[in-house]
Parts: sequence; structure tokens; C-alpha cells
Amino acid sequence: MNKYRTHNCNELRKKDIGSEISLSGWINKKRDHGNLLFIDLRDNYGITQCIIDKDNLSFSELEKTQLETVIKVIGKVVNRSNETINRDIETGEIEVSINKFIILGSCKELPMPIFSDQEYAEEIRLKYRYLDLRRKKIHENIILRSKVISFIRSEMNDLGFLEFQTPILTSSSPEGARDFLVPSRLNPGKFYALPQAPQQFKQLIMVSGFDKYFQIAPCFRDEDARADRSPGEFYQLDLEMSFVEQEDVFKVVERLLTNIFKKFSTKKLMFNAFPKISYSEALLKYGSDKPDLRNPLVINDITEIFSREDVTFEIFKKLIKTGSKVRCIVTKKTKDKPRSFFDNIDKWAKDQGASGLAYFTIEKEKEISAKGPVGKFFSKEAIKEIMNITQAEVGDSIFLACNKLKELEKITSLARDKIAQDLNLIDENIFAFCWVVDYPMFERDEQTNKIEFSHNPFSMPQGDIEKLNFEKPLDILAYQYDIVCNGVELSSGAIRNHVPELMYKLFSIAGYDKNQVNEKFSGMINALSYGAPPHGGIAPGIDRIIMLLANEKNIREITMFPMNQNAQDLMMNAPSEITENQLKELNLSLKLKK
RNA sequence: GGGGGUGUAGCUCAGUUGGUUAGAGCGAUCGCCUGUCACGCGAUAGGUCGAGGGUUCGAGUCCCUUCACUCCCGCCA
Repeated sequence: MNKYRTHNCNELRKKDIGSEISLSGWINKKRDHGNLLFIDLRDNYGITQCIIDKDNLSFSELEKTQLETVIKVIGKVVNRSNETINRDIETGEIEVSINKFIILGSCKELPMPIFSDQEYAEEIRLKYRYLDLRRKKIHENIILRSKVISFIRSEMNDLGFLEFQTPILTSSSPEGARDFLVPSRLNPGKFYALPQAPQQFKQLIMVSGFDKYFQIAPCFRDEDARADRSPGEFYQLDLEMSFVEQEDVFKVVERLLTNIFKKFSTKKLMFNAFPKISYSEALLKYGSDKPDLRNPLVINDITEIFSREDVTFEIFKKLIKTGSKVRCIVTKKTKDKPRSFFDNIDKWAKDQGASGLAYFTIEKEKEISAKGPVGKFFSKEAIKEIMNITQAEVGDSIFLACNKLKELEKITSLARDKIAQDLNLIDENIFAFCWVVDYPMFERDEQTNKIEFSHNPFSMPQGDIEKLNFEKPLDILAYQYDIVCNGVELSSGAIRNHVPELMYKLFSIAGYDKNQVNEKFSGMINALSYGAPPHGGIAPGIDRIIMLLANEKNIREITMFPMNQNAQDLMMNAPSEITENQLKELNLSLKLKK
């Protein structure tokens, strides 16, 4: 028999009444009636109420024992009378009458209460993470995370994928995020980098003939944190498949995500088959390449309206002549919304750094007309034309913004979210997945004016390779795709370029000559010239999937031991200084900025 | 690198127009209480008001500097 317990704290039921048992766990809560003491004993599985009275020799000692002390209780399962049954806990029909108890782990005064739904400062939660993790909600989030990952493994195995580990110490790559670097002792002056993703390795696994690979892969990027982005490390379900086209990858991921979200959430999926939206369409209709499709609002371009004689909105007309565009959002049946609704949105837009959002409402008495601050600038024919483009009807309102394309996309995208929130248009009980496809291979950096890879440099360009027009690189699309859920980018992937000559060509457009490519991607580029299968894959973010399932906005709520925003582990005191000896061994010296 | 928010007891917070000895709930300690499940009742202890400087007869409160945490922008193929 186990020394510590015969049952866990969520096991005992009516059928156990009369049994002599032992339980071990934490004192979650005490209710002390002076001559009668109730103890809620908690473990990972649940809570069991234990009871002791003054006739017992241990009574006064147990009465003095601190919350969160770990004890072993030996006693008898007894019935609870009808009036004293607790329906809120699964063991609520019985209780344990304590005969004896033993302290297994004593507890100092707590820096934060465990039994409370109260929110606490992150600093203290992170410093005492092991206490924080005892609390119900985050404890359950972490268990959910474990179950989801375990489910993913079994699904991937069922689909014929093999799980492999790839190196954690690897080489720094020129593209992408800032690397975490590790100095090499045996190779003075040289550094390893932690992988930003196992990108090259997974392609090499395909070249090695393993056909289908996956890994719950740690990824390291030395970039600043956000609420939904840990500094340092995060996890991806990294997967790669040989002899596949885009659709084959989609099929696997759609099945997997559908199964995960159906199994681990009660929320409904908006689409059985995930819709596919091209990158350019997404930017036009939603102003973003990660649209929240729960939001029914759509953006329309109405720049052409402003070339009409009977539109006299001179500010916009002037801006358009210098290259700006006009886009708008229609809100249905908002004719009778108070003036404050419109002004708040305009004010909000100004707070976002935009020049505000113009608006008018379409009304009809005898004739169609536009009411609102800028309504007077539009003739009834112009209004009809706008209604034609935007599907707006009488009683609807139109919010307009005019700016250079990038800025315009940004503000209309934010406005789309903001207006939908104000009008309460977003159903929180839905997951709306979509694919964003047809990403451009290259984009122009606005500051440097240089042409760069817009996503992954290893992606395969679309179309007939022989006929690609390298003179117009910005027109080249890639077999590059993202999956988005509720406005959250879950992952991106691509069909890879497995043709070395084409790879050199594409890198040369981004400003890397053959030697640089050979040097920086030696493993990859070499491998591709020894018989590489066509292949492709994707890497859904595990953390973000769990956040969606757990309905958490902050990644630390689903991460066991996270760092704070300044990339410090307050519990372990990382990062920390190292000794002179360690530095010497690594041939390093410090030169700190003041 | 830049912008916003927060910082008062172990924890969560209140603190008016600058004015006496800075308060409450939870927790801790002590006492009372045999059916609670956020048990109840009474008492006690507990404060560098993040830190430093300034204005003032007087600063938790106003001003300046600075630190910590957090959210956002930049960044994140």
C-alpha cells in the first residue's frame, strides 16, 4: 500500500462510506468552529472536506496548522446529511472524519493567497510561480495544455507523421528575427544560435527521405514581448511533408485543428471547410492579413467616387491627387444611433494617430441624401454609386478614411474591429478559421527601398518556373500561406523551393549573391542538389492555440514558467551574471554601456 | 528606442481642495464559537505611501528626476 494515500482528493464517493482511508494534499481552506474544524484538502484532482472535533487529541495542532501545509490525513469516510451536502465539489456527498494527521510539508506565511479568484500583480505571481500554479484557473490551463499536446501527438501519429528532435544549438541565420546566441568554448570567438524555428532541419529531414515529420518544437527569438508573445521561447507544432501540394498540407491541418477545437472547446466552428482568402483580398476587405471573420464588417475602396464632379469633398480629392486612397466601412441600420456613437469613433481614430474618420448616414425622405458632417459633399447620384459599390442601403452609415495605402489599411483594419466592438457584432462563442493564401514572394522595404523576402525565403514561387518574370519581382506570388483564427495568426507555412538554381535566383533579387547563400545556408543548399523531393509544411503556434482554447488574452496564463516583459525569470533569477572564470573560458570580456 | 497605465500593510484596494495620529477587507497572532463550505464574532500586531530631490508653515496628495511592473508602437522571415 502507498505510504501517503489510499485515494486522491477527488475519488471518494457515497459507496466509500465506512472505509478507513488516507489522503494527502494541501490545506486549501479551514473553517474553524472552535470545537469543530472543517478542512478542505486539495490535490491535483480535487477537494475533499475533512472534519475533526475537540475530542480528538490532534485537534488543537491541526487548528493551528497554516493553509497550504501539506498533510496526510488518516480517517474514515462518513455520510453527510442532506442539508450539508456540497453540490459544488464532486466529493460533496461525503466527508472524511479525521482520526490522525501528519504534516508532510509545512508552510510559511504565504506571499499571496491560493484560495482566491483575486488577481495579483504579475511580479509576485512570477516570483512565486509554484504557488501561483496551485490556483485553480491557471492549474487547469496548464493541464489543458498538456492534454492538447498529447492529443496532437496521437493525431499526428495516426496521420503517419514521425516525431523527431532537431538541434537546439545551431547556426545564426541572416534572415528573420534577432537570434539568441551562445558562445562556443571549443571554438573561440564563434557562436551558436538557438533556432528561431527548425526550418532548415525539417527540410533536411525531407531530403533524408522521412516523408512526414512533426515536432512540438521550441523556437527562440530575441524580440520584445507582447501580451500574446513571450520573450525568448515559444512552441510550434512544426510539420513537413514530402511530395505534396498546398492542398495536401491544408487537408492535414484542417483535420487536426477541427479535431482539437471540437474536442477541447464548447465554442462552435464558424466554417466546416476553412475559407481561403488571398493576401491582396484580405488587405482590401479587412485591411489586414489576419482578419477576424467573426466580424461581419467589410472594407470597400471608393477612391473612384472622388473623381466625380458632383463630389465636392475637396480635402480628400486633394489627397487622392498625391496618391492617397479612400476606403470605407458600412454599418447596417445605424441611422438612429446617437451623435455620440459617431463622434466617439471619430475621436478614437484621432487617438490612434489618424486624421479621424469622416462619416455620413444614408437617408431618404423624397430623395436619397447623406446626413452628417460630410454629407453635403455628396450628390444623390454619388451616394447611389457608393451604395452600389458597398451594398449599403438607406438607413446605413458610412465611415470614410483617406490616406496612403499602408496607413489606410492600418486605420481601416483597426476601425473595423473598433466599430464591431461598439456595435457588439462579434460572437465570442465562435471560432472563425481561414486560410490566407497567395502571399507575395517579395516586398519593398519602405525605409531602405530595398526588395526583401516578404516571408520565408525558402518558399516556392507560384506559376511555371521557366516563365517567371524576375524583372517584376513584386508581382511574383508564393505558395505561402497563413492560418488565422478570430484575428489571431496561428501559423504560416509554405511549399518549399527545392530547386537550388531557382533559390540562388530568388536570393539574388533580395541582394544575396551565390557565395553568401552558400555560406549562410550551406546545409540546405547543398542538400537540395542531391535529389530533394518537392515538399512543404506549416508550423501552427501551440501557445496561441491554447490561448484560444483557454480563452486567455495573455500568454503567461497558459505558460508554466514564463519570463516577464523584460525577459527575466523572477523565480530563477535569469538572466544572471557569470563568473570571471566562465567568461575567460569562453574568451569573452564584457564592455557594458553606461 | 518611443508612448500610455500602475506603484499606499504580507495580499487586494480606499485615501476628498495639500491640513490632526494614513484606513478597509482578506491574511497573520490571540480569544470565543459543534455543521461550515467566502463560516461567524471580538481583540492585537503589521506602513521607507516604489526611491531621490523640490515647492510649502505643512506633501500619500503638487512639481522634477529616477526605478519597477504592465499594455501598446517599433521589432517579431
